[in-house]
Amino acid sequence: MSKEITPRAQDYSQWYNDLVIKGSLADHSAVRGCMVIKPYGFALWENMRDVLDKMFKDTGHQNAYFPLFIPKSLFEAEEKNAEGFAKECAIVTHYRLKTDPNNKGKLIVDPEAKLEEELVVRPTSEAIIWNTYKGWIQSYRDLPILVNQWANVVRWEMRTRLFLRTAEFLWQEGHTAHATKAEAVEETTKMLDVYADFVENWMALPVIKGVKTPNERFAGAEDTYCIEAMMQDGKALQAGTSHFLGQNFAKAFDVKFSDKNNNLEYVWATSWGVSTRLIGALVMAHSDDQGLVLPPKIAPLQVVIVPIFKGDEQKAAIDAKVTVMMAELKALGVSVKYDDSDNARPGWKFAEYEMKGVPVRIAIGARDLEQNIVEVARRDTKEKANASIDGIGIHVKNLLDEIQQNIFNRAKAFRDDHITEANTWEEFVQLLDTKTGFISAHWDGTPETEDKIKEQTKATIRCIPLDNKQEAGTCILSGNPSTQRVLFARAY
RNA sequence: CGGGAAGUGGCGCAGGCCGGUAGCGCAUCUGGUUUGGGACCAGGGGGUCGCAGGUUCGAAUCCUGUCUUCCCGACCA
Repeated sequence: MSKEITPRAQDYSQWYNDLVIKGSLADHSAVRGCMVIKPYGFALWENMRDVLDKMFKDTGHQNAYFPLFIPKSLFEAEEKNAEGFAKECAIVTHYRLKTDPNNKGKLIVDPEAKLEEELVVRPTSEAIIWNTYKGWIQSYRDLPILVNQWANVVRWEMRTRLFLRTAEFLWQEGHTAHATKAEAVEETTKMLDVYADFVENWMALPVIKGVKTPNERFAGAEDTYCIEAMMQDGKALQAGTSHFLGQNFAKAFDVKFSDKNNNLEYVWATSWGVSTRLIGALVMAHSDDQGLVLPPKIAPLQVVIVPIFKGDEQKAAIDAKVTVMMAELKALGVSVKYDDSDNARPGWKFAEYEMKGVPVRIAIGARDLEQNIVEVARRDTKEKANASIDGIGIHVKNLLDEIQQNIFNRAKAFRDDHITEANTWEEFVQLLDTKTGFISAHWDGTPETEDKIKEQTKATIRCIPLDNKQEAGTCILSGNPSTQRVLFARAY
C-alpha cells in the first residue's frame, strides 16, 4: 500500500487527487465522470447532511422527494433554465433492451421501445417541482411552501474531478414558494446565511457572502446569492448558492394564487443548494502534505487511540485503561476508536490516521501507565503533549474545540492575506500572475467588460460582496466610473 | 469536444521498439521474532497484461476500434 502523497508545492491537482483517494473518501468508478463515495467519505457527507438537515428544519422547511426524470416538455417550459442546462443533460429515450440477434450474449436497445416523450435526467429540479406546486397552490393560505429534497442530479460535464465536479453528484435543493416578493427575497438571504453559518462554523471554512453578476447567475434566476471560499492555491470555489427566482417559474408553469383581496397573482420562488462539492472544498482548504485535516465537528472519527505494548500483560493493562477513557469520551459525545489491531505497528497507524485527518490521536503505552498519562497528538498542528488520564475526557473535548477554531482561524488568515486591491489594469494582471487569491477591484458593471476580463485573464467576478462599501472609482479595464469594488479570482 | 500522457496480481511500476503464453516493490496468507513515527526473517498464494476485433503457427508486445483515468484548453456546482 503506497501511501505517499504528492506535495502541494509539486503538483496541487495531484495532491488533491491523492488526498481524496488515499484518504479513503472516494474512488473513480467504471462510469465516466462518476465516483464511488467510500464509507469514510460518505460518513463525512452524512455528518454534513445531518447538520444541514437540522438547520433546514429549524428554519421551517420539510423534506420531500421528486422524480429523477423530467419529461422534456416540462423541462423546456422555463426557457432560460432549459437553455442553461440543455448542453449538459442526460436523456432517456428508451425503456427496454433486448438480446442482440447478431451477437449472442449481448444486449441492444430495443428500437420498438422508444419513449413517446424523452425524459431528462434532472440536472436540477425546478421544472418538475414547479409543475407539482401548480397543483398544491390555490390560495395565499397555501403559502409559503418550504420544501427541501436530498437527491442526486446529473450534469454531463466535459471534465470531471472527484467531488469538485462529477457527472452525478449528491446535493440538497430547497424550493420555496411565497406570496410576496419581499418574503421570497428574505428566504433567499436567510438560506444564504444558513449556508454561511454551516460552512464557517462546522466546516471551519471562511466564506464571503455576495451576489453574482448577471453573467454568473443561475439560469432562470433574478438574483443569485453565493458564498465563495478560497482554496490553498488561491483559487475560488463557489460553496453554495441561493437563488431568488422571481416569478419566472410561476409564469412558466402557470402557478397563481388568490390573495386576500381575491386577486390572482403569480407565486414568488426561491431555490438553494449545496452539494458533495463541499467535501472537495473542505479537503482543499485545510489539508496538508501528510493528508486530510478534518474539522472535529464533522469528522467521521474525532479521536483514535493507539496502544503501544510488549506482551499480553501490558496489552491487558492498557485495554483496561482505554475502556475507561472510551466511556468517558463517549459520554461527552466524542466519537472514538480504539485501534488495537495487531497487523500494523504504532508508527504505521500514526501515519494512517494522519492521512485520514482524524483530529486527535491518543497513544498509550506501558511507560505512560506508570505515570497515569497518555500522549495526545493533534492533527492540525501535529503537536504532541502528555496529558493526565484523569479528566482526559474534558481535556480532549476542549482540544477538539480548539482545533476546530484553529483550523478556521488559519483558513481565515490565509484568505484575508490573499485578498488584494488592484487599482489599475497592470496591477490587476500582475497580481493574478504573482500573488494568487482574490482581487478587489472596480468594475463598470457591464457584462461586456466582465467577458473581456475573463477572456484575457481567466479571472471571473466571484461576487459582489453583500457588505460592500460604496466608493467612487474607475473600472480597471474600461476606465468607466464605478461605485464599488467587486471580487475577482480564478475559480474551480 | 480539441491537444498531450496512461491503463500489466489489491496498490505502484518494469517488460513493448527487436512477437515465443509475465516480472519487481509494497500489500496479503502461514510460522516466528517484534511494537514510543510507516518492523524483520523464512515459506506460500494471487495476474494472462482495460475491453473488442484483426494480423500471425504464436500477441502484454504489431494494427484498428472502443472504454476509462490524468494533465492543458473550451463548459460548469
